[in-house]
Amino acid sequence: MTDARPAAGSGDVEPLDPAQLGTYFVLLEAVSLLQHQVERQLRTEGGISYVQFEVLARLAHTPGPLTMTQLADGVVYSRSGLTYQAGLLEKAGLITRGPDPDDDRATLVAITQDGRDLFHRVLPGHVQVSRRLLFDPLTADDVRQLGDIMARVRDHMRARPPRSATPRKRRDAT
Amino acid sequence: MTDARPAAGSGDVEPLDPAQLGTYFVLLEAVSLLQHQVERQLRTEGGISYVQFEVLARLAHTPGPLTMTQLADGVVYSRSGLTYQAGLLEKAGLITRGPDPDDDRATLVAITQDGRDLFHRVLPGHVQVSRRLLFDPLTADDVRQLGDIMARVRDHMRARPPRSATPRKRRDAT
DNA sequence: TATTGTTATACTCTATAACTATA
DNA sequence: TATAGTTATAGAGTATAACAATA
Repeated sequence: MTDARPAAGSGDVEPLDPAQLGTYFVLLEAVSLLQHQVERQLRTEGGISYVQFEVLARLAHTPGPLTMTQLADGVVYSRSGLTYQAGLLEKAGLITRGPDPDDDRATLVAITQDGRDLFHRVLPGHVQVSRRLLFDPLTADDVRQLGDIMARVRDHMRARPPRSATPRKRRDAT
Repeated sequence: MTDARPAAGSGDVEPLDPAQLGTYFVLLEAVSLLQHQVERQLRTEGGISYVQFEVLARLAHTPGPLTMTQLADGVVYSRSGLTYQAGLLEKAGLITRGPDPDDDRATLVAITQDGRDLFHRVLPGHVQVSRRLLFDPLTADDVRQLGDIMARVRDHMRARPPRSATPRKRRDAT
């Protein structure tokens, strides 16, 4: 709750039709419920947040190490936010950070054996929660359709440039 | 990153099949991207967070006022978290809190005209963002299916008791 | 005794801007 | 000049537990 300026050029926008509106709200609501439970499970069983789980998952499923920027874009994070999380994970011994031989500016992040162990220790409970909450009420067909639909949405959104780096200069935003 | 106990009774869990796993991750990823953009729009145009928007939306679409607990359950929040948010919204003049004639313990929350105004001022931009990011790549059929699927998931999750109140006593969780 | 709501507290997370170093 | 990453900072959000009042 900060300023509240007049809505930037939103004079006449076609409203969403009822189907769209309903879909929109139920999607966010359901995912919110899911996220809460997932967070709880990860915290309880592994002492990590979902973001940290995501970082570990990404590193565990990648042949080699990743740079901070690659990781930040993947996880949808600001770079400084990832630096913070990477600091925690490194301190916990779950990842390591080292120099990139190809680019002296970059930092390569790799998962440690402890990181892999934790990931695999937490995964079954994670799977259980998602199955119980998300997949139980769905048919195999639903799952396919849902995956297909969200993949298209994801690709559509990813088509726009990521925002891991803050724009250097902002054009005068009058 | 706190304790990290042994995973509670997760010895052998059937893994998710590839379709499920893919659906799961792409769902969370896409929604995460969407949430980020929505947050940004609401913050920029209305100076409110998505949670605050949700509270206003709920109150705007309800005939009468709601109690704090009803609101907390709807928004998937802890009660103390809602108290905090309600404090902000009240200070901003967007809602009011008053006694409940039927139950002297309860607090009734109502939206003010300023609250309605803000809600409707922010809504068009909100609709624009969700259309551009979520609905553009989808057919009308996709939207129906997605809504139908997520409604089933939501109802399934809502069937379990909400956790707005912290359980008083926890049974010895050996 | 259970429930509603608030408060106090402590902590996690996140983004912004400034900065260093390399390309 | 642009990019990779870190740091400092400052604020927002969240949950837990303890508490008071009512059912």
